[in-house]
Amino acid sequence: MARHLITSAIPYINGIKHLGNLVGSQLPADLYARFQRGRGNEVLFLCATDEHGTPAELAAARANQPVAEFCAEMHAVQADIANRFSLSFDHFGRSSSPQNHALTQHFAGKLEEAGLISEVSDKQVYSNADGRFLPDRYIEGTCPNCGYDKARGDQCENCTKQLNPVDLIDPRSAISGSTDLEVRETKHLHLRQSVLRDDLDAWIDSKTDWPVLTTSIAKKWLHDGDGLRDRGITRDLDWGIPVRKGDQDWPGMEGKVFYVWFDAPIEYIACAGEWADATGNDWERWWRTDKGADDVRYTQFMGKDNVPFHTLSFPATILGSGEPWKLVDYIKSFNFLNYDGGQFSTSQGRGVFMDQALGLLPADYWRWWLLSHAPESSDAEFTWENFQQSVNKDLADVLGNFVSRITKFCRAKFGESVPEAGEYGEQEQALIADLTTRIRAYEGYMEAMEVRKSAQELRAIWVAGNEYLQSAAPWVTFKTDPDRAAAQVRLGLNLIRLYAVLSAPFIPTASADMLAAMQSDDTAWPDDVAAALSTLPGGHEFTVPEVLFAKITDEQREDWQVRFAGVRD
RNA sequence: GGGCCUGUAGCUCAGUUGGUUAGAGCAGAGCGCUCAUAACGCUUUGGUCGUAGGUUCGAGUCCUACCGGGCCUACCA
Repeated sequence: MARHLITSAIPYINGIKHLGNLVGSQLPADLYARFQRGRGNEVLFLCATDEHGTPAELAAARANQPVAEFCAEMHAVQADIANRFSLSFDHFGRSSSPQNHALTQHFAGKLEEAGLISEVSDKQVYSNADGRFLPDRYIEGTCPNCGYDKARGDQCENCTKQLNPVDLIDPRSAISGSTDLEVRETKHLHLRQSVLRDDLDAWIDSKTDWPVLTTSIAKKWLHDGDGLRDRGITRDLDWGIPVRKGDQDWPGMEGKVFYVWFDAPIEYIACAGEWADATGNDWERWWRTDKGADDVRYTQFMGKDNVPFHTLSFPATILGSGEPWKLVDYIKSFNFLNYDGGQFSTSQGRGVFMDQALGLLPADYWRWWLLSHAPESSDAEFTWENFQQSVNKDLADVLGNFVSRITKFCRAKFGESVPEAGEYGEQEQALIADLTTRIRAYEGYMEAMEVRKSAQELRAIWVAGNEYLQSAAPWVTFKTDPDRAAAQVRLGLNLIRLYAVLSAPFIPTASADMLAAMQSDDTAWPDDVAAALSTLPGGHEFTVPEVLFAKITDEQREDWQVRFAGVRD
């Protein structure tokens, strides 16, 4: 039995995520996790909230809450929404956990021992009014290049020129508007990634099967300019993991915390520790190659904006530690999903957010659309028309109606139990052969994480059921050869169970409903399709399910288009 | 400025190492069926593959330039 460690990029804590965030990491990761479990493999699927950093502090301040309290609440909110989206994490952790504190400090200590940490003195802008150092982009002012008066300290959004905060004319704090700013000297730890460049380069080179999106971003950072640069891994903030060398103090670093991008990936490991502490399981057999993780296949899912940290910084941390931690085997990265002609935006409240989506329709609708339109080769676009059309056709007409027509026909002609008479004949064998080919193709796409192609193949499998019914026409054979009709209907009912098993990674709730209607708990993967289609024997009772997927009406669609045209409050 | 990705039917997308008449789903048209959520099935109309050159016996596929869209560019995460 294969063992799969699967992680989704951990969502930031400062708000509820939108559908673009969802489709880029958590959702495809869940698809893969469910598929691997469905095939009988051992899976540990982890996710967490990413809780440190300036935006979290500011969001908490806006909400008038202590940051720890704010994060605890938002974690609960995100966990609830994830659950309602049927995201099947084995554990949904927190990067602020004690486990992550200890492990992050441990890694820093090991990196220091290995000579991979340097102390660098930086000059940084301090806001007296805010009582804090300001990251470059939290300083606003007039662009020296184009005169735009809301240019940020890192870049002018108007003319796209790269800036330094000191370049700005009349700089002010983006938080308070205060102009009482000064440049202060501050010391920070840097991770000497440059030392590990050749190792990282060779490692990336060996990953010939990774998506181009993943490797090209890594290559760019490895070879751009002078090559991979060292990176600051500490910040002057209150909220975060205190800088320590293992369990020892770090002289000169008092009052500083680790940079969020240093501790966030480490949470992938710490999260397994949280899971183990909560369940009594052993986490090291998933993460330590000296303690049983040798045969683990580790797959990460993320949006393209996260790629540098997962291909370079985090591997540098692991390699640099000199300890036998599991390195990622495959990185599946995604482009972005746009919303109706523009970008989804958390900060601007543009688009559809996860909680809102669930207020409109059950998760399966969103799961199906998002996954079947996953932004794999380029950015993709969400429009309400496309969503309505795809969901109505695929889920309501092709799959839902299939379930309806066969169960209702059976109830009318044979009652609510699987008809016993008749045998499968040539037509049925042909269907089995066709389905076998398609299911093997589906498995191949799912193994390769070809998300869109998987969805296409699954849909084709559903269509095959309708084609069969149409040509078998039990409503005709029933009149002349009831036994033949009985066998045809028996096959049709068995198809429902088969579809439930195959479709579960995409639409878990509907799949469970289908199984419940068939009164079956047999979720065995159909390695042998013929056998799978004989699972429900003659005489087995079932119920006619409610409509699986109600159609989205034009009125609903129009209403939603209007409601979601602006920005969120 | 630099790097990477992308531009194929009205829409969303496939097109493997260059190889005969460029594919699928949706939408449109016609026919069939009547078990079903006016659902299903069959057939079918749509494309000088962003533009212009080039390499080649042969290019959607390789090269160059240009045009359009997107992302990244290291202190948001």
